[in-house]
Amino acid sequence: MKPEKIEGFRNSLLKWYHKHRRPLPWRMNPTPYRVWISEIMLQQTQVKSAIPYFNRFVKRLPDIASLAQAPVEEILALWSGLGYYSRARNLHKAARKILEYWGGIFPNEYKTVLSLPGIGRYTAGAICSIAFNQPQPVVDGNIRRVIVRLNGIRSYIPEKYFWDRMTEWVPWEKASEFNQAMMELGATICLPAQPLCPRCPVRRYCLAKKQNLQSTIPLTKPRKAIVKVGVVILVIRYRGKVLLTRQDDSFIPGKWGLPVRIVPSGQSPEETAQSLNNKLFGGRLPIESLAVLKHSITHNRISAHIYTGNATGIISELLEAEGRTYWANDLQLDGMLTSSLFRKAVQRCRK
DNA sequence: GATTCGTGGAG
DNA sequence: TCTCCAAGAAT
Repeated sequence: MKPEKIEGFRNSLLKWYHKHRRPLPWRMNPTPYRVWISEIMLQQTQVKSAIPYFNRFVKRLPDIASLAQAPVEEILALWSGLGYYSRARNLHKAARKILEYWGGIFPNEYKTVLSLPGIGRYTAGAICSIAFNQPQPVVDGNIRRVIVRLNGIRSYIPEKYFWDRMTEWVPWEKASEFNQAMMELGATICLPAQPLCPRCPVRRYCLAKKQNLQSTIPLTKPRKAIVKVGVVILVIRYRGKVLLTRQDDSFIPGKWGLPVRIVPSGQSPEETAQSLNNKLFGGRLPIESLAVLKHSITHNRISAHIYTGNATGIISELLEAEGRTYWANDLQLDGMLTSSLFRKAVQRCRK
């Protein structure tokens, strides 16, 4: 966009925003604390999903002090169902840090905000602009889509481009409203599919609209093909502990994992389970099919067939002599198992 | 820069 | 049922 057009663009956008913005709960009484909580909840999470969580959260934990002093279990319980649970743990860590270093007053310096756990470039900019009205740029999924359409960009461009545009465009006086307006436009008008161009307040600035390329911009990434994979996972217990093995070249992340084997094409999960049983226990450990879990890791779509069994003393000695296995207790499991698929499998067996 | 982390909405 | 993707951060 040419520099002389930026002012008109801002005015059209802000005027539209004042009239059409959604009355979201964090927009009334936008204290730094409420803006912070909302921005963390909204990371990779749709507004509609976050609303009931936000209301419940701020009702139970209305300020930094109550958040800092609450047990992390309670925070996780309030978060349960939202996903990305490290967000909840980082929220707790950050609250304690704010209480310790700044007496429970939310810091208003960008670099300080950025240093808090769970807060990256986007969220720091969002808090500083929305809560403190500082002219900090923000770039999220909505804004990327709006920018590539406005500028009619039909190729992949570096992330820096978006941040440079927002840095140019964000007004000194009305950063809070401008940033929210850009996101609101992407969320309600400049939709990924079938954007509502006739209702767009800035359509006259839009190159994609001018060239009728709204449906081909943004360029969709050439995603890796989805691969369907069947795996067999063993949950073997002995005296309350669970058998882990070293993960050498599994596509499942982590150094340690549950015994696992991919089901080769043409073989049934049952046969794979038996052959894994043969390898590990000489086929002498009775195992039982428990469940099938669905899970995705990047482009792999996994059907995990869970088998359970109880080891005997002799088998456990045999395995320990081999040195590539470990009996983990419940407390160790979470730390040792990187993959949530494995944690799900163990969790499922507790039921 | 590429991966991983969850869950649900919407077409 | 299947796919894409959502107010990203951490590594």
